[in-house]
This record gives sequence, structure tokens and C-alpha cells, in this order.
Amino acid sequence: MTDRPAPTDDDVLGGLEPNQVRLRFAPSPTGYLHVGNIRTALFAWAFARHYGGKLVLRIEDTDVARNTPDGLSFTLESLRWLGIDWDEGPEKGGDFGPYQQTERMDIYADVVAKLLAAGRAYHCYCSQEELEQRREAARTAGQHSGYDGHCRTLTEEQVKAYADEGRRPVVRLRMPDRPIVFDDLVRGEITFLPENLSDYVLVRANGYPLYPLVNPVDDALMEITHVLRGEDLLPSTPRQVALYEALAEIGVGSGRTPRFGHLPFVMGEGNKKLSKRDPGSGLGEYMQRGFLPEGLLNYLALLGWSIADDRDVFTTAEMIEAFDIRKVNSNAARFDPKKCEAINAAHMRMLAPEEFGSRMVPFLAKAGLLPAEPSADQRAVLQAAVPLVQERMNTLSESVDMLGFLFVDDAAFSVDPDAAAKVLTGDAGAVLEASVKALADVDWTTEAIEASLRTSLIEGLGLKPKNAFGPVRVAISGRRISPPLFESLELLGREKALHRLEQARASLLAD
RNA sequence: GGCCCCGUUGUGUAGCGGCCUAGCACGCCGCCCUCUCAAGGCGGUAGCGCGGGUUCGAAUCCCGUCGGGGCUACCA
Repeated sequence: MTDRPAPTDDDVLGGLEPNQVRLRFAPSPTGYLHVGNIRTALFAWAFARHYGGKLVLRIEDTDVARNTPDGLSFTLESLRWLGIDWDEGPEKGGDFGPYQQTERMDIYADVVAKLLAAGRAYHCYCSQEELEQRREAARTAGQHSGYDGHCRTLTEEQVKAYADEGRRPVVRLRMPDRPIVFDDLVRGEITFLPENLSDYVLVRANGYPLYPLVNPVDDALMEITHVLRGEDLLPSTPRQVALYEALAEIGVGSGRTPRFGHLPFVMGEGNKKLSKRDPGSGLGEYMQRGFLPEGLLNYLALLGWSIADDRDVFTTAEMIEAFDIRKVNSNAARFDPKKCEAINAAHMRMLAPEEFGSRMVPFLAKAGLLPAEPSADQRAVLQAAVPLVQERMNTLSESVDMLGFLFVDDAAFSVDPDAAAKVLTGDAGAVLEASVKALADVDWTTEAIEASLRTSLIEGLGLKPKNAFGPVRVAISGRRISPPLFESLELLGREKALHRLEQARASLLAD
């Protein structure tokens, strides 16, 4: 539409060529992604693709407690289903691997040794209890409660004494004694004063490296240029910046500190960040309910970003084209299931009819209404039904209720009791009887069916359309809500239609 | 407690000092269309947290205040 002025883009790129941009998405392999993660992945992906750069997928599995047996495969499946592809990472490889942190332990050990040797990190022998005590004291004094630097300048004798006591040290990063300032891509300049920053733990006493170490080390080694992540990580950013600087000093990585963009939370009910445990947060649910990847992604993009002031339905390609991190909002957004569905419904309607038909198959198959590979006849019926239902559905799984009546075995067909009670009442008998007669030998086309039914029910019985067609609808579809009646009758076929009408009438007489 | 972030209708957003008697979308309400339900069309509802500045002029800039959230681990 309009040309994007180069100088402003350079604010984001910071001197890099657009295609030099490298982002990463770094999930813990805990299973299906949840909507917050997905939004982060989406923005990182859109950012990388917009500039023609790379997206790296890195698996942050250093916390064994978070890992689940199939977590990794579900995580990868999530991304694949969404259509978010990565250029380097699991299953892709790349020049900066391995891309799973548990396979990089020797790298971390090496980096820590260098940090120690350079004096940028040091051993700390304080026990948890001692730490806790001093922290409490600081807190009651109204002070910053971070580490107080107790072990920063231990003499050799002191170290020996601690070691003789059997103490095992952690490794801490020595924080610089000056403000740390960084220019956040979504929030602007943020400053942390040194009195509020403290030396933090890089490696546990048992030798196990921690997130605040491995994350920046990997970013540095993988030459990540831009980091998009949740705003919960904002307070830890100054520590990471300090680490990047230390890494640059000891010659680890590109020497370049990435630009950060802290994305606002996706909130659930109330004022809480949407958590993995909240219903409606996991991707699995959306897959099962038959959301379209492009619909979900479109909605999620709207949480913090907008493509234009008068439009909110767009494709992922359009998003990539238009995505601009500077236009991402900094305030938390609440996830609105209704709008999510509405946006998805808009994408459902945008689908080509053949595509729409194909996408319904797995859902109908799962419900036992169709085989996984439908026959040519079944496909023909399904395709013929597409125009009837495409604009009536919000999610693919609704096809089961909507079209089930066309595919159920006669033996399995049943009328919803509630619908029967409300519509198939005493005086429906006459309607059903007249319908059977009217349909017995008309041409079996929508037009002829409609004409015949109107003549006999509206004119013949003098009924209002609603009362005339209601019982027919319930009798043949089993439900009060169905695709358009006359078209449905045509698709069902005369034999089944008449049979169901007779059956409904019989059940009425039985009452 | 300390530090950091955030604050436009119910929800998501547009807005970057005059185009704002604040636009769009979802929701909700009503009407039209209509064989049900949708879709579609038309109309309605509701908002700049508050208080001070700066300015001829502020939703937009500054300060304060209140409110919400996050972090404050040998989790990530």
C-alpha cells in the first residue's frame, strides 16, 4: 500500500541487513503449545519472515521436571499444525546445533570455565539458609533483596575453609556496577539501576546449568539478533544483558547483544495470565474442536497487534507482509473465546469449497460417519453439502451435528428427543402424512421438492411455513437446526427421506 | 516490602497535539431478509482510571496519584 520508509525499519534492524535477522522460539518441551506460547512463536515467525531472516527452534529442556515423555513431539506437532516453520532446529539441523539444551552441556561447562577464568563469574559458598536470612533482613529494611555479594571477594583461605566444611559452590555472574539500559522493541528504553541488580546463579551447586546461563549463551552462540518473549522475562533482562557483555568479552558468540521485545501477556478469566492449566489455553483443544490454523493464528495476532484500523481478518501471508514489531501493543490482552470463534468462522467461509469439504472429513470420520477415505459417492454428497453448511459453521467439528444425518446408518439414525418433544407433537402427524404423499413421486430436485411441499403444506393445509417445515426438518435431520431443508432432502435421497418421515409419523401414533 | 511493566466502550484494538461531537471488530440489543440456524444488510448500546500541569488547543506531551500485572529461587 504505502512504502515503508527505510530509516524507521533500521531502528528495528540496528544496522543489519533485513535477511540477517535471526530470531528464535525456545519452548520447553511440555506438550502441546498453549495460546500464549503460540502468540510468541507467531510474532517471532512473522518478524523473521517479514524481513526474510531466519527462525531458529531451540528446545529448552534444562529443567527436567518440566519435561514430559512425548513433550517434544507434541511441541513440534503443534508448530507443524499451525504452519509455523523453522529454518534451524530439531528435524532441520543447522550450523549452530545441537538445538536441544540437554545436548549442549559440555558447551555450557566450557563457557562457565572461561567466565570464571576471566573473573566475570565466581564461586559462591553461601548456603540456602544463610541466603534466606540475609534476604529477609534486607526485605524488612525495605531494601532490594537480591544477593548481597558476600562471596565476591573471598580469599584463598576462606575458599579453602568453606571447601573443608564440605560446601559445594554455585557459580554467580559478577554484575557490573552501572545502570543497565536497553531499548525494548515494544516498550522503549528501560533502565535498571545497579543497586537493584545482584549477582545471580549461573550454575547450581550440583553442576547443573540454569536458564539464566543457557538461554543467553545459546542466543549468543546461535547468533540470535532479536529476542521476542513474554513480559514475565523483563526483570531478568538486565542480567542477561550483563551476561552477553561478558560473553563478548571472553569471545563467545558474535559479540552482539540481541534486541529484545517483551510481548504483553495473554490473559484468561479475571486478572490472571492465561496459564497452561486453564481450559481454553491448550492447542489440543483447538485442534479437536476443528479450528483452522489460519483462524487461530489470525485471532492470536490480534492480541497485541493490528493490521489496519478497519480490518481484522487476514491470512498469515498478509500478516507476514504487514508485521511490524514497533506496532505491537505493550498492554496485556484478554483472550476472548467468542471473538476467536468469530475470526475462525470468517476463515471457514474463505476456504475454497473443495478444501472445506476435505477438511471436514477427519471430523466426520472420527465420529464414525465416514471412513477416513470416503468413497466417490460419499465425497460427492459431502461436496454437495458444502454450500449448505460452509457459512453456518464456526468450527470443523460442527460438521458432525450439521451433516451427520446425511451419513448415519438408518439403524443408527435417531431424532433428538428434545426436538421431537417440541416439534413432533400431535398435529405434526398430518404434516408428515401430507409430506410423504407430496414427496412420493415428485422429481427429486430441490426445486420440485420445495414446490410440492409448499403446495401441499402451505396451501393445502394452510400452515405457516415455520409450522409446515419444522416437523419435516426434525423428521429427516433429527434436529431442529439443520442445513436448508429442501436441499437437505435432495441430498438425503427419496428413499431415506420417505422412510424417516414414515418413521416419525409412526412414532407419533405410538404416543 | 523492593524493582519493573501496563491503564481508550464488556472484550480486542485504531489513534502519535487540531482530521475525535473518539474509528473498526467481537459481544450484546433491535429491525430487515427468511423453511430452522447461520450468513448478509441496517440501526442501537457503551470508552480515553483520576488530579494537576504544558499548550491557542491533549486520548495524544510532563508530573503526581490510584488501579492492575509481573519479577523478587541453586524454575523457566
